[in-house]
Amino acid sequence: MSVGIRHDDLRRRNRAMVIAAVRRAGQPSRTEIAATTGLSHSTISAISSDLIGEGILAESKPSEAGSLKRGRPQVGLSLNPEAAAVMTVVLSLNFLSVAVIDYAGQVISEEQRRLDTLTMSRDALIGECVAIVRRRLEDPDLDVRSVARIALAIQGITDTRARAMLWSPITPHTDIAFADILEDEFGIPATMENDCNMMAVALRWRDPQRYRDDFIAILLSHGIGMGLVLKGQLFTGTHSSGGEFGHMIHQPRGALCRCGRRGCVEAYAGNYAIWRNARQLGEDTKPVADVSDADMRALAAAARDSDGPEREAYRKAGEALGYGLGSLFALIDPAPVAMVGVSAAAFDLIEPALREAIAQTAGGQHSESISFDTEPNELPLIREGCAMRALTFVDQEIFAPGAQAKSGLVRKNVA
Amino acid sequence: MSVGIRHDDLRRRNRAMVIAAVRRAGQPSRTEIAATTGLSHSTISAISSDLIGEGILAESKPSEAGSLKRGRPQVGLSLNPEAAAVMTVVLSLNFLSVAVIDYAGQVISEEQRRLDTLTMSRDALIGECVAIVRRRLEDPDLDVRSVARIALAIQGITDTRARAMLWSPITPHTDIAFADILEDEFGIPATMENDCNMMAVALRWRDPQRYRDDFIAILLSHGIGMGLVLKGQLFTGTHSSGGEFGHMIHQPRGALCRCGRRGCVEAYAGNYAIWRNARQLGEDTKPVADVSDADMRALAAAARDSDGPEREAYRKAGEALGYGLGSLFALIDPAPVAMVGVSAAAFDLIEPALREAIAQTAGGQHSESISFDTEPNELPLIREGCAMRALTFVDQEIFAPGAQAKSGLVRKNVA
DNA sequence: GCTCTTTTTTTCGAGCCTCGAAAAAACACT
DNA sequence: AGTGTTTTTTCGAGGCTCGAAAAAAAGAGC
Repeated sequence: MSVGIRHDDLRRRNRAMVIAAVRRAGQPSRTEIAATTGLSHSTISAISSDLIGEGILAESKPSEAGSLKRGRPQVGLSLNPEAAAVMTVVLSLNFLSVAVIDYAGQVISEEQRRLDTLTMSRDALIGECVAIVRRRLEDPDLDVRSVARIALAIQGITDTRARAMLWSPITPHTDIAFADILEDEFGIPATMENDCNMMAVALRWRDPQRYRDDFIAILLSHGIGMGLVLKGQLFTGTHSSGGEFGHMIHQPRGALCRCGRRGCVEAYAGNYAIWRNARQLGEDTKPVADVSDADMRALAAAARDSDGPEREAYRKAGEALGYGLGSLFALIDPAPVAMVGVSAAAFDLIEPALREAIAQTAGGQHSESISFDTEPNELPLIREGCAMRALTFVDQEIFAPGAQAKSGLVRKNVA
Repeated sequence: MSVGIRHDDLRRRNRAMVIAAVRRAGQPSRTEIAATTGLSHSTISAISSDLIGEGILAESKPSEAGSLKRGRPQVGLSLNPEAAAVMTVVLSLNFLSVAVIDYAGQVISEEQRRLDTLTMSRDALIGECVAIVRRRLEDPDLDVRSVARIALAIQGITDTRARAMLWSPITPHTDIAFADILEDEFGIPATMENDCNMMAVALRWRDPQRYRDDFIAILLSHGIGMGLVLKGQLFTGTHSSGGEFGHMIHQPRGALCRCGRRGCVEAYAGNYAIWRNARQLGEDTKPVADVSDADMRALAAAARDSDGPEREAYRKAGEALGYGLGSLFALIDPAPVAMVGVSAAAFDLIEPALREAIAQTAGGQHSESISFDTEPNELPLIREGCAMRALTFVDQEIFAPGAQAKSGLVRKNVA
């Protein structure tokens, strides 16, 4: 049962609101913040004065030299980069990438590493993650104590509480509580996020115009993933990260999927599926472990070149994605879509069949109004999403804490 | 951008919280309310004193005679039935049903009527609805001015703003703004809801134990509908009522659906589809307009009797529902399901194939843990859901109004 | 029947918070 | 230098919730 609003919640929430407004707008004046939040000037003045005193916000110089307006010039408020830092850890197939990001969102330091995730032991995988985080934390240039939050992202399924990876295609091991492991190791709050959800978060920050309240990010990679934002909120399953678009059933008793089941969308549209169809290997053929990006680009080139099995493979991928989206749209109504990942670069080959399929579905009623955007490179998106997720946490939980947490961390940053 | 919390919002929200607590608990004492809302005893005391003064709540006698506890006995707070009334209008195939319900949720008066919705003109359909509402409002036993809200429910698609029916299988006409029409006619705020969503709302009130945060209500009737509650919230599409489970694609290029497309779940599991398969009419056969409940029961009896085409028809229905649910569960994770409607009485025939299909899907991982409940009679559920929806509106918007609305209606009820 | 104990509810002052109005600040324009 | 404009701060008023204490309303014990 939802809980009443206490008197102290009021300040807490409005503090969070002000911080959020600054993070969104960059350098808003107090007047602007008052306008967007609907709070009075006096309130904003009081809160921002607090926040500046605590070192969370800073006044920035009049910014635009070209402020030819009369009257007292606005003073921009900005996030104090030194107020805190966060760390992002992105774990993908054979690749581990870490970055430290300051409170204003700038990358301070980063490190990347190839590893053989598919064959590593559970402990080795965990060990690599812990080690790379430790190296970044021990970087002499960095004030360790200022790292307030770690966000991990991984391909696969995570739990709703954002504590653990439940299953991932990049490793045979399951149920690894990465968040707890890192928290125990470093004493820094951590969360474990799904990669596609982070893509969606990042898109929302990158282009709030297009990706505002309702949109879909689909990862077209070895597997098919989805991040979904509905009514301005990241959509997750009730127990897991959910949104397993790639494992909706396209064709009952159909092609063999990497997950061991049959007829999933992914079994037609994942890289391995496109590759399998392009090679005319038959739908029962066991999915290959990996197809290199170069191979996929060659496949796309061949498909563009002539109307052979490669083109047909992309057509099948488009059809599966189209019917899948159609079913999804039946549930949530159509929304803008961002196609991310290697195969997004081949979206020209996918789109015709996709649109044709979607037009056969209930969600396709306004199929022409459904717009697609492509972004071939998923990694930067995932990293950005993690960073924003971690920073938002700091904004809300550390700099606008509930009563119980109020004493500790904030004080430290004041000093 | 989400808006800051004003000082006056505080009282408003906490008032709403107290009313909600009373509506949920029935006759809670002030102490109980303090416990569930997390607010202090003083606050609850102040708010409930206000609410009693305004005639919204009433103190009820010590209730349980068997209160053998020491100490000052608790005073139960209950909703004052006379504080307001609401009206529900349920429009289904060939049937119109209206009820007036007091603030405590008891039915005061009702009226039902058969009509030929499929062949009626647009104006006649609207006219019937307006007329039946007028008759109830003019009932001499009823204080008209006390009806504070009308909730309509209809089979089909409504818009998110709950103003209009966009499309419905019960009439060839589309885009009828029932909510606006009734508001203009009677000056009473009205909303237009989807029937299956109201079923879900009702289930939540009926059995909050089982149907709490995440569950699915599926209507197995001539068509297939769904109401979905996720994270305690009714799930709707971004533009429409959404949740068109029946029109997810089960089989690309498959059986002809009532909606004109092919391969929808409904085209295998709707009454007309079961009937069509039982008669071995072929998947291209145009769906019949209606199958009587008696015919469906006869079909089910025949299927139970011998392993003929009837049983196979139910098997196909189960398979379509299973794969559909599997795809849904891939997105939202498994949740308890309530099967409602005539064919829910034949769920024994549907369940085996359904479970088998669901086990083939990603969502079926824990297929044994997915539990089904059946309820053959949808109408009472829909009515109940409408009533609760309307009453909740009164609770929130009228008895705990935002600043702008505060003057009017509340005062009236004070007097 | 009276007092003690227990539990619920109300009362009261303190402490915050937001708000509106007015004042102060900071600049452009003339 | 003075005036006008816009932003920001200040200040007192009014509300709200909270904790502590008081009041109320029983049952328990003698």
